[in-house]
Parts: sequence; C-alpha cells; structure tokens
Amino acid sequence: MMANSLTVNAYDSHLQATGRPSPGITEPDLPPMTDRPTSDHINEIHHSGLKATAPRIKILRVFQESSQRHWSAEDVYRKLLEDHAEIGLATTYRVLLQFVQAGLLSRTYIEAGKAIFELNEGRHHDHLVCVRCGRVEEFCDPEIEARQQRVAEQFGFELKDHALSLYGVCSSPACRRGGR
Amino acid sequence: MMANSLTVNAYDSHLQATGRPSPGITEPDLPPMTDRPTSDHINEIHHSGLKATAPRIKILRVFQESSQRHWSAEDVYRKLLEDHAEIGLATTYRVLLQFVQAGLLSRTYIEAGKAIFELNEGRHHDHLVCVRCGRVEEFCDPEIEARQQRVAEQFGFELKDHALSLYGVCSSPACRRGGR
DNA sequence: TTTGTTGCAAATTATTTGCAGCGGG
DNA sequence: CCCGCTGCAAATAATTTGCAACAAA
Repeated sequence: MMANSLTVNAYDSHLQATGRPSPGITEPDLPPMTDRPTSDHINEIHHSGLKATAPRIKILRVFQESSQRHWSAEDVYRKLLEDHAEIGLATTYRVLLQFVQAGLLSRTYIEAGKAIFELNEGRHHDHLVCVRCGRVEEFCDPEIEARQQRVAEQFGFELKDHALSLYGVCSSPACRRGGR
Repeated sequence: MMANSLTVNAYDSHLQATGRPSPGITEPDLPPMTDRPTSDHINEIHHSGLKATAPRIKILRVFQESSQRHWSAEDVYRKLLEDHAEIGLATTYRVLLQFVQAGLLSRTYIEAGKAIFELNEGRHHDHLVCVRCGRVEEFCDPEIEARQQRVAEQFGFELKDHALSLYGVCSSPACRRGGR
C-alpha cells in the first residue's frame, strides 16, 4: 500500500503490453476460424517455446473457438470453469501473459484498471466502446496513426506504442434511448 | 476475487473520469500559478459545493503550488506526509475524486491501472510519455480529435470521450542511449 | 531425469467503504 | 447544533508470487 516510485517509471507495463506492432489496415473483418484440431494448437504453442500443456491448449482454444473476441482474465477463467477444465485463476493469468509475450494474444486496457485479451492477428487496431452496452468495435485509422507519429516527432520522441480508446453510445435503440 | 460482469459493462468509470471536455488548443504552456493566498483556495472549494476543510485546502495547494503537474494519489499522499499535514490516504482518495467531479482536477490513466491527477485548466489534451524516464508531455492535435469524431460516426456511435496516450523514448541523451 | 508448469494460498497494488467521532457553517 | 467530513481499519478488485507436487520433452 505504497512503496516505490514518485510519478516516474513503471510505464514499462506498456512496453510488453501489446503484441508485435504492425502497419495499419483499415477494417478488421473477424474471420470465424472455428474448431481447429488440437495438433495445430500444440504447434502454435511449441513455436512460442512453451510446453504444450493442457491448460495452455484449452486457453488458446477459448480464443480460437468462440465468436467472442475480447476476454478479461476473469472471463477466460469462468469459461474454463463452465467447460470443467480444472485450471486455476493464477494459471490463467500466467498463461495469458505468456501468450501475450509470445505474440499469440494482445492485451489492451479498454476500461481503467482491467486488461482485455484478444487473438493477435497481426493487424494493429484501436477500440471504440459503447459506454451503455459494452459493445466493442475495432478500427484503425491511418490518419490518426500518422498524426501520432508527427506529434511524437515534434516533441523529439521516438514513438514506441500508443493506447487509444474511444467511448460513445452505439446505434442500438436501447443505448440511444439509454437512461443511466 | 471474481463476482460480476462478463466483459460487458463498467466502462462507466470513463464517463466520470475526466473533468469537463473542451475544444482543442494546440500547445499547453503551463503557467506557474504559484503560492496563491488560501482565501482563494477556500472560494474555489466552496464554489464546488464542498466545505473548505484543511485536507481539501492542502490538497488543492499541492497541485497549485508545485511545478509538478501529474500526481498519483500516492504521490499526493506522500507529499502531504512530508509537509506534516495529518491526512489519511483514504481522505486523499476521497478528496481527489470530489475535485475531479467538481471539475477542479482531471483524472487520466497514463499507465495501466493507475490514476494520474492534474489541475483541470479547461484545455483538453492527451499525453506523450517517455517509457524510460517517465517524463510526460501534453499535446492536443485537432486533426486526431476530428478523425476520432469521424471514426465514431462511421460506426454510428455518438462520441462521448476518449483516452489517448503515446509511449516513446524522449530526446534526453540518457533515454536515447537507454538500456532499459 | 530435468526443467518447466500447475494449483493453491498468501501477498501486492490501487482504490473504496464502514463507522464512530470531530468540526465547519 | 447538525450534517458533512475525517481517520483508521477492514474490504474490494485485479493481478502476482512462493512453493511443493507434477508432468512434458
């Protein structure tokens, strides 16, 4: 409950946060990619230099075999519970982090103080989230990306990464009407 | 240690997060504004509908009478300790939040999972942070702001807010040379 | 076999809340 | 004098870590 820095440092989190950066493409279109054989999962994990254990395979499948793209650690853990995979929350966190470091997943902080994981398909994007229903859209605007680069240069910074989330009310009637 | 949502909801944090939004100005130039008389602080607090108590006055002065612009709750608490103000951490958090809601301060999440507070001077801006030394620059790029609006419209969203931070290596020789 | 991996419980970090007592207006 | 405010301790929430038992390669 207090111990170290004084404003400075620990922004390091963001360095290892997102999987490999890559050039902007304008509209992700979410390919289904459902129910691939386990042997592929094993290879994917092996190629990351990790042992292909049951927890890792199951967690990878959660991402690849679901229409849901964005998962918090808790979400994943709960899905595993439902599926009767006997995997602890700590392991879930550990594996998610390893997958991020291996570039299989990417991690973002859409809402303050909670990490969201998604399959890293190589195309960088930012998020647009509905503050009423939580719906998340992905976008990548080359103009914004270019401008960020410019801003960094103006300040003499070598740009390494960025975090951008837009918050708004989506077009669903319920959200538009939206009390609260 | 787990209880509620499933990805959805709680993005609400961001609704009350930042003080009032305002039109973009291109370069903040940080006026000093040092050592104003206490009576002014009292008024500023009163105008927010809050009682002018010692903790509130002292916390407001931390922001107004220091060259440092960005403070975490811990930072403020530690400064108060140094100054022998007898103010608890809980009170610090409570007052900071009240000041944000009153529009005196604004709150941002520059690094994952840690709130940063600064005086709300009415001019909206985003942050550019050095991942080596923690230095924070402020900027506002009208082009980026406009583009965000466009993106939201494309998706049929009514844009309410955004969070943008750029991470890079600043121009200081130490950071440029910079091994981690 | 050997080193990486797991589950569980306990520790951390950032922040919030309950409550009895204090003090501005 | 009354209700808002404070300190302290305990509670939450998200995530991490220590450690002994295991299990891929």
